[in-house]
Amino acid sequence: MEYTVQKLGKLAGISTRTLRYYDEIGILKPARINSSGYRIYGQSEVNCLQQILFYRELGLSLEKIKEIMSDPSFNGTEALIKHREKLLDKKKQLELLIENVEKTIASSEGRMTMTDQEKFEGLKQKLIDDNEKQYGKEIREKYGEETVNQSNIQLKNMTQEQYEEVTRLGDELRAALSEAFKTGDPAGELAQKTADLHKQWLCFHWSEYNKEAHAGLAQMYVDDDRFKQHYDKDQPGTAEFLRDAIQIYTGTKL
Amino acid sequence: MEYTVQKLGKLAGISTRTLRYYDEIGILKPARINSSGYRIYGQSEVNCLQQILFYRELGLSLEKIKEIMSDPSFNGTEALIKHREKLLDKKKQLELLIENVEKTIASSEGRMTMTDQEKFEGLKQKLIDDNEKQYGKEIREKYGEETVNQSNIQLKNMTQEQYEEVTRLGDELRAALSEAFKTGDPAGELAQKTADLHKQWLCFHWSEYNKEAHAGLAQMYVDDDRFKQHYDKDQPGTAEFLRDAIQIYTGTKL
DNA sequence: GTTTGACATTGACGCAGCGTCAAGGTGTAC
DNA sequence: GTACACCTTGACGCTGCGTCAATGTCAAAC
Repeated sequence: MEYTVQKLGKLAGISTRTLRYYDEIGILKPARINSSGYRIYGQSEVNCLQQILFYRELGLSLEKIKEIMSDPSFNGTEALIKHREKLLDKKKQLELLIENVEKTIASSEGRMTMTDQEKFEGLKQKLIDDNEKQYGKEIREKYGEETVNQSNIQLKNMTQEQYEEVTRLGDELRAALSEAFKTGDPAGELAQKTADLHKQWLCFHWSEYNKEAHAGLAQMYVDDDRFKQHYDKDQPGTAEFLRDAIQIYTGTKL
Repeated sequence: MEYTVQKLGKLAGISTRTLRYYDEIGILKPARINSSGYRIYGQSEVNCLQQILFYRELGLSLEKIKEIMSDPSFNGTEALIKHREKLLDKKKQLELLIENVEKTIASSEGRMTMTDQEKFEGLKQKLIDDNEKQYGKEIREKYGEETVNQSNIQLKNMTQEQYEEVTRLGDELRAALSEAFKTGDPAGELAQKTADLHKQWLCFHWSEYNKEAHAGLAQMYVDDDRFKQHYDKDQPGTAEFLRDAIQIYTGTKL
């Protein structure tokens, strides 16, 4: 069976312009040119076009497709088997994305909440490997033991850099709090700097900051025994001190 | 949680350039600009970006995404439900494509054959509806009864125009054959024109034409009872006449 | 025989969606 | 202080075609 541009275009679902372009860049030349200059495609060109479209579907550039297919060691069947695998990967990712959309629907209806990280699941391409194999592992090896990970803080929201920044900020906060406590003055410069650091640290975990919530959290550090024990561990009275400093910082007394 | 360009980029798996571009075309503006001119994104921008990427995944242009999302009647949840459906469609198409690749593998190993039409299954996007609902139905209503459809001719290879052309050619062939038969001369002008028409008709079904095969087919018209009955239906002896004409035309006597 | 209409051809320009420099300001860590 | 990683705004370039425009071809219809 022989095809003109339009016939082949309709068969394959592409435009004649696309076929002209493929001829131009030398990725798919017609079998022959007839006496009137028309492009005539044959059976092998049909098969070649199919391969090209397979690769295109996988997102490869035409340049690379050309390179691959003109490689003398190119093995059609082998390539197809690889295609199949890649397509199965793509299917998995699509299923992830569908799951994501379903979660987002549930979240928009208030039936559940999503971390920012979860919101982009299935939208990133290859990062899934890197993220989970390399990144995820390293992170867990480095920081896996920290108790803060077991708290209600949603660290999954963060990229590695953010994680490092927030832990650094946490260290700074602890040091500043310890020093400030020694001054005994919750209104003093050091204590107010501590309160500011606490706010910064908090902003990593809260989508919206407001003074009332900040002061409320500070009060909870005193009321909730788990928090109180944590802050008072080295220097008893620290939880109250931090609360006072924050109440002064925010200008909010409950 | 607040994000700078790079942090948001890493979260969503896109480049900072992309975020700048989205700002430039007004599809995703940062929540605010800090004192140094840095773009700062907030929670609602994260959600908005997610929506944008959902739409982008479906292949919409940024222009249309902007249009849709800035529409005051835009309903997020409703859009998500539509997203889900489209993604399921996409998944179906992907499964089709995978099936196609598997078939192609089988075909390359000689375990089966594929029509040209089948080779592009799953690569065309929306045509599946149109083709099967409209086109396929009409065709079948028009030509469904023709016995030629039940023969070994792979009509599925053709687009509608090709189908029409080949049936027209078939009509022409039958008429010419009938007239030529009346002359009684297989070497005559009419008979030779008939043989030529037969060749043309044949070229729609064979990927490669050669005289020997043509003559062989002509012989089969006489030897195979099904074909003989078909051609001799109106004028007995037509099958032999056509064979003789073709043998003269091709210069091949078996 | 010519005219119509659907096909084909080769340019050429344009567009989306960024990638990729360049030249410079910012901010924090050692 | 200085190194370094981040941010900014241009500006140019690239891919993969869409979309004219101007022109030639061919089968069918008048």
